[in-house]
Formats: sequence, structure tokens, C-alpha cells
Amino acid sequence: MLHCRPKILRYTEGVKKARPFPALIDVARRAGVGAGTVSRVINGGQYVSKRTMARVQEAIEELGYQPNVAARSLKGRRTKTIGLVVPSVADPFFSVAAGAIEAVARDHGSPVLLAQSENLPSREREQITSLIQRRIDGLILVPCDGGNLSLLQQAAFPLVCFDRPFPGQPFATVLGDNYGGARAATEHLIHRGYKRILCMAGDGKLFTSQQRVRGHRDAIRDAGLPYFAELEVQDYASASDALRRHLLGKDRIDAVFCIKNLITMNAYKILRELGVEVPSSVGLLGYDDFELADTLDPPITVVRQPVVGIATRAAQLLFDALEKGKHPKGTTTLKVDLVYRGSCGEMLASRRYT
Amino acid sequence: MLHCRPKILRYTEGVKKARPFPALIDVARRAGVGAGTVSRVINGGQYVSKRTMARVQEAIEELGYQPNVAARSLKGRRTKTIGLVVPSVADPFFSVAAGAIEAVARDHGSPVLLAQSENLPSREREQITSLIQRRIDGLILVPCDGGNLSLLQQAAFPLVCFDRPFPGQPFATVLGDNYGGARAATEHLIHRGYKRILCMAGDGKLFTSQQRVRGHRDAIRDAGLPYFAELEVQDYASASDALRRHLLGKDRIDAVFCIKNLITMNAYKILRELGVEVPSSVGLLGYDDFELADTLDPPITVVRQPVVGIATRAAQLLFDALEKGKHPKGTTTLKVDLVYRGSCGEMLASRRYT
DNA sequence: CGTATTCCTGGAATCGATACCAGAAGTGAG
DNA sequence: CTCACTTCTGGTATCGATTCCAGGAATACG
Repeated sequence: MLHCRPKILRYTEGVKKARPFPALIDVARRAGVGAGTVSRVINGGQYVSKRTMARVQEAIEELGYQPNVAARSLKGRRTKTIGLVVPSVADPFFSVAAGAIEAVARDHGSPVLLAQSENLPSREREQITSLIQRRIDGLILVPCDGGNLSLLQQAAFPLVCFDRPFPGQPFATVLGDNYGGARAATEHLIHRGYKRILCMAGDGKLFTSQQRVRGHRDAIRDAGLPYFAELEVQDYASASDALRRHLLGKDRIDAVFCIKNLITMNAYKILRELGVEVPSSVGLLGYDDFELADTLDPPITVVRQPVVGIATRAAQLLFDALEKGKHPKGTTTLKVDLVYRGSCGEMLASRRYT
Repeated sequence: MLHCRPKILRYTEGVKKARPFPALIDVARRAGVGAGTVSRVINGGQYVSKRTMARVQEAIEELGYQPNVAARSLKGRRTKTIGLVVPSVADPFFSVAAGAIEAVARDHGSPVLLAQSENLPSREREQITSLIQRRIDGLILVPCDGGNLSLLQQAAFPLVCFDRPFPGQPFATVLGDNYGGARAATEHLIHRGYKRILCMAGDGKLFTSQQRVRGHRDAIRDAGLPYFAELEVQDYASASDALRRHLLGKDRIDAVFCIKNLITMNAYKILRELGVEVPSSVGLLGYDDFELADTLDPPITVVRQPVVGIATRAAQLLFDALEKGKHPKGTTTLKVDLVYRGSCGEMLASRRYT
């Protein structure tokens, strides 16, 4: 049943255009075999005789052949590449996370396409679009906006979020226990006798901030302490001024709870600058551990998130989806540690907050 | 001269396999036009009537069409993607650099394929191979080994190195002035009256370490001070012990010059732990600025590299090569600043080292 | 009105790897 | 030696977008 097969000259032997890389067909010609055979050798070598295999491998070697992933993924619908969208890789939290994710991805043979959203919805959209056009197999996302839902649903690749959930949507998500961590932190401050605690929340629109503020608030309420709205600072711009004001004016605060890395460091600077005694006149507690937190004077008590754990888990969930087909749903919340140092009273051993 | 063109049914209209994304041909059919026309609309729309254009754009909208970059780059030999290989993104220096590079790349419409080498030659090779197979348009590399030269030469895409040069090969390179920075640093220490300076060099095999050690050594020699080999510590493992020994034994040192971020922080910790008075009994000077360096007690004098400047320059060189075809060669060395704080004598204004 | 020019358009070959199919070659049993 | 197999091989359609080419439509110009 041979139907008319017109002989089409596909790979013009005569005119060799200067190609940057040799293609599979070049290997085939050099080894004197067909294209299919070379492909078989590359992919495991089932149904190829030892002799042929050796000849092909020699040709691959000689030409320095490198398979073209673009062509491969065009046919096979797998790019073996995952996407990662974070607000900013310069942020220590996300840079450590990105490093961990790259490590997992590499172990699975997939490089990472890195994109930064800067917490801007429009930027996030651009970046996701760009990744979709590159047909990534899966995406790890720190979402900053719910507006890209339709984009992602249409794309239909596995998606795992970390650090923040996708607003209003049950994608697989890996979080630190923001509420619990903040609550434990504030309870610790209260237990230490601090009563008027300034909560420096950074960007109040962010999920993590909101959760931590909530934990803080609940701890205050449950301890029966009065709640003061003016003791929650929800933006970066006015944070330093607010802290100074509350340290110097009347109704002075006696503790500061900082909800993020850089805020803690900034608060520490200001406390030093004003010559405030820590922890005796004002207590300081930060969210996120940082290099030197244990060396400052006094060492800073912090809530420590398992950054690598969170990122690694997210990556593993993604590859489970890709390789074992088990689509992850639901939220994984990882425990955080309260690391007692000296900035809100005497030092104790670290304790895992459950 | 129409030669026999057999009618081949390429895009089987009948059986529609469930494709994750609509293809260009789907848009074409929906709009009732040919494939070429859709392609023209997507790419600028030269030679397309307004009516057709509108119809096609409508179809694109309705289907949520996203061009497939793999197919595009297969034909066009441009992936619009660049590669970035750094030792580790978790390292603050490289994470800031990666952020800056991503920002430049994004402005040029190219996402970044991120790979970590962990300073391992074999790992570096794997990562570069992987990037080559993805046919990146260009590569930004922090080389850790010269063994991959042939690989990169064959690949023949533009390559820019930063932080370190490619061993023995004149690829385009952007560096901080390691020699000059270290020399100025040590001169400053000497000028302040310190005479017996411990140089903590981290991994002595790294280019940056070697250059900085050289600058340090030359400064010592030119000042007429005696040179002691035992005052150069060339590995991480023994660094802490060495420092402790030299602080406590006989022939005590009177200053420490740390060649990298984390080493400086570590040295500071040890100095505090031993209760050593800084700067009165021992001076401390670090390479690379870091958060809190200005807040420690005393604030740490450091050599500050223009990290963002270095990374941005590297990225710009790459895109100049890609877009304007001007192949960059040669080394760009950026100036570094000596930031006078208090850890080796009284504070002065910062000075740019020329 | 005919011809030259420009503007638009559809269709096929192409990029490089894979998957499938048909058939050749080799093996073993009867 | 034949038949039924398994093993091995070459050839080509296919993925999706671009880039040609040929030719139709529309306009301009003599």
C-alpha cells in the first residue's frame, strides 16, 4: 500500500549554509545512517545495533553535536524549562529561594527562566506572558496580583506559588506560618512585659504583611491589651519617621515588632542612633533572620522562616506534578522558629513555634 | 516554471488534537486568511490591509493566541533569551548582579536563563551545555574554569564575563578594580599606623582573591613593611582559627583585611567575641559593602564595589553585541570606593579610589 | 484602454528533532 | 528451505512560525 510519495529534497546536500551548530542530520550523514537512527541513539539507544551506535556516537563527538531543544520541544511539547517569577532577586529572601529552586530544577535537568515582577501587576503580566510564549513546563510564582488568573488557567501548566497565595484561587501554595509566627513573636514580647508595641508592617497591601499584622493584633487582643491603630505602620515611606516619633513623643512605645528583614535592620539603626537602650527601655523583634542578627548589640530576637525549605518544597511539588502527574492542590504551611537572642530580654534557647 | 507541487495536507482540518495553545494556523483559519498573513500581522504588519489586520487581531484576541517562541527560534535562529551563569544566587553580590541583569534583559525583551555553577568546573560545564542546547543568544558568565573554552568558542554566541575574567582568554569582561581597591585599602591601614595586617583571602584559587592579595602585598612592600606569608590565609576552613590564633598568640596582629563580604562579617563576630577593641587595638577593613556595615560598633570601613554598575555594564555590552553587532572585546575595569567608617581609625568622608 | 507599478495575499519549503511505518536483515523452529 | 518471529534501519510527516515566491487586486500613468 505504498501511496505516491513524492521525492522532496529536504536537506539540500549541495549548498551548506553556515550553520552555527551541526544538526542531527549532519551527524546522520557523517555516520552514514538515517536521521531516525541518530535520534534513537541520542534517546537511550533502544533498537540500535552496537556497531551503528558506536559509529553515530563517534560522529556526534567529532562534530560536537548539541541537540536543539527548541526543535525537540516543538515536536515533543516539553521544553524541560521552568519559570520562576519573584518580586526581586536582590531581596535576600528571594535570592536564597531562587538558589534553592535552581538547585532542585537542575537535578531534574530543567534550567530556570528567571523573571522579576517588582510587585507590579503589569510587570507580572508581561513576565508571565513572556514565559508562556516560551512554553515553560511549569511555573513557580510569588504572585502579586490576581488579575492574571485567566492567563494562567489558559496556559494550563502546573503552577506552584510560594510566600504568598494566589489571591482568591486555590493553586498549590507553600507558605511560612505568617500568622502563627507573628502571633508567637508578639506573645513573646508581651510575656516579657512589653505593653505598647509598635508594629512596622512595610507594605500593608502584601499578603505576608497582612497575615503577620493579624497575628500580632490577635496576640494583643487575647492578652487583653488595648489596641491602638496608630501603632501599626503600613508603609515603608513613613516608617522611619513614625518610629522616631513613637520613641520620643509622649505615650512612648516600649517595643518594636518589625515584619521584614530590612525593616528590622532599619529599626535597629534608628534605635542606636537615638541611643535607646535595647532591650531594657525598648524591645526589638524582627521577622526573618539575617546575617549578623546574632552579632549585633544586643543580638536580635527574630522569627526565622525556613526559606530554603519553603522554596525547595515548592520546586518539589512542581516536579512531582511534571514527572508523576500528581497535580498539587492546597496549601502547605511550614513552621517557623522563634530565635531567642537578646533584644527583648534575656537570652533563651531557640524554640520551634508549633 | 511551476514544478510539480504535490498537494500535501499539512494541517489536517478534520481531526483536531487537543493542543494546549492555539497555533498560528488556527488564528489564520478563524480569520479566514493564510498563515503568512497572520505572521505579517504579528510582526509589524507591513503589507497588510487595515481590514485584514483588524480581522486577524480579533481572531488573536478571541483565541488568546500566544506565539510559540520555540517554533519561531527554530526558523529564525534567535531565541531572544540570554543565559546567566553565576556561582550562587544566594550570595548577596551575585543576587544583586542577577537582579540588575534581569532588569536590562527585560528591557530588551529577553528573559534570563539562570544557572548556578557553585564554582565547580564540572557543574559549570553542565550548565553551559544545557544553555547551548537551548540556543541562548548570548551568555553572561562568572567563569570558574578555563576548561570550557572550546565549548564556548564553538557555540559562537556573544559572551561577556564579569567579576572574573575567563582564564587566559580575551573575552569581553567587566571587573571591579580588585588590585587597586585592595591596595588602597591596605595603604589606608598602613597610613593609619597599622603594621601587622592579617589578610583573610577566602578561596585563594579565585581570581578576585588573587588580585586583592596582590594589591595588599604590593602595598605592604611599597611601604617598606616586612612581608609574612603566614599572614595570608587562603582558605575558608581555617580562617576563623587563624584569626583567633593571630589575635591571641605572640606576634599579635594589629589589623585584619577581609577580602569578601561574609569573611568580614565573620571576622567582626570573632573580634567581638574575644572582646578586642576596634579600632584601637585592632583595625578592621572589609572588601564589599554590606547592609549594617554602617551600623555596627564601630561602623566598618570597606571597599565598595559598584555591583549594579558592573552587572549592568556586562548586560549592556551583551545587548550591544546582539543588537548592534559590535562584538565587545577587552576588559572594562570599574572604579571602587573606599568608604571610611570607623573600624580603622577616625571617620572621614568617603573617597573614590582612582 | 493597456501597461507598469505598487499593494496584498495564499501557499509551500524550511528550521531540527521525533515518531511512526514499512520493510530489510537476522534468528530460530519446524 | 520456509515461515514466523524479532531486531534494526531509512524515510518522511509532523510540531509552529517565518520567508520566500508567484500571482491577484488595485491603482497610476501614458
